[in-house]
Amino acid sequence: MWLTVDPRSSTPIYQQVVDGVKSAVARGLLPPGSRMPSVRELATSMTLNHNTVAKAYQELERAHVIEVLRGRGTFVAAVEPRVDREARVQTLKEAMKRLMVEAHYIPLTGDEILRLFLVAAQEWQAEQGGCEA
Amino acid sequence: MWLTVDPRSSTPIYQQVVDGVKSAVARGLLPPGSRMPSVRELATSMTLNHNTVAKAYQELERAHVIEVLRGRGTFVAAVEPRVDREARVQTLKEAMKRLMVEAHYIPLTGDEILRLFLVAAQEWQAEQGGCEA
DNA sequence: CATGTGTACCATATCATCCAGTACACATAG
DNA sequence: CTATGTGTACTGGATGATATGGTACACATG
Repeated sequence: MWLTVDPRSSTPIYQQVVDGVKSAVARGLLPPGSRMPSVRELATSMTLNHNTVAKAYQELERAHVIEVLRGRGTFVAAVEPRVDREARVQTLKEAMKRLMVEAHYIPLTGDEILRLFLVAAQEWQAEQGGCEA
Repeated sequence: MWLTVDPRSSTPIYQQVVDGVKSAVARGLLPPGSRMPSVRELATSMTLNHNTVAKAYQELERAHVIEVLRGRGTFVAAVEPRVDREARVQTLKEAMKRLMVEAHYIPLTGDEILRLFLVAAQEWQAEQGGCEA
């Protein structure tokens, strides 16, 4: 399955669903245009409440990861640049700086941080299902 | 001030204090051995409850960012490698991969991600107060 | 029509967070 | 000794997020 949820985790279940779907889509496991399982279907298969899954789907729609067609179902949306691209780049850069703080306490040097980042990028690339971008 | 807290943020106040102190220490604004403001002092200056600040201090002590001396005060600890170093490196790498997912939705190419990371590292370096590591 | 969609409610329970107040054990200065 | 300033440990209460269960509605389709 392309989604796993840990009910004992401190991160909310609906957030785990959001992250899991985002990751699966980014890896090509759920190609654009493909059909998502229905709210109740995913809820019963994961032993969750349909409201919890619905909340995750709503957040995924706000993030333009999926598209909802009333009465028909939800589908994986195509990734396309948005108007707030520059702001999101800035947010990502801030997140990177937060990682620098964490790295400081391991501790890692600047070179080691960069090297680790390259390894992470390489592994991330390898975990892709060999699917086109 | 080396600490700012946004009460309207979704991230808990005590967590913001933890992150703020971590960042300030990593930047050299609070050098190792220097005295931290007391729980009640920081609480009144930030218009917080002393229990909230105390919770942040306890978390910072668990993370070995500060050292607590009963009845004397809290002081900034020296950064030294720990036994769980490898596990923390792994955690950091996982966090980096999560950033790759976010970057996918901007969208950014692999080269752009790396370039942004280098810029973030450079800016982080520049924001250091010119203090020794 | 029946069925399967997403969605909107209601109510309830649990947990984290935050604040307020009080109190205790400790170290230090007077 | 007392007084003060530390961190810490309680209690209690308020608030919000989270998660569940149940019901119901509007929509699209066969």
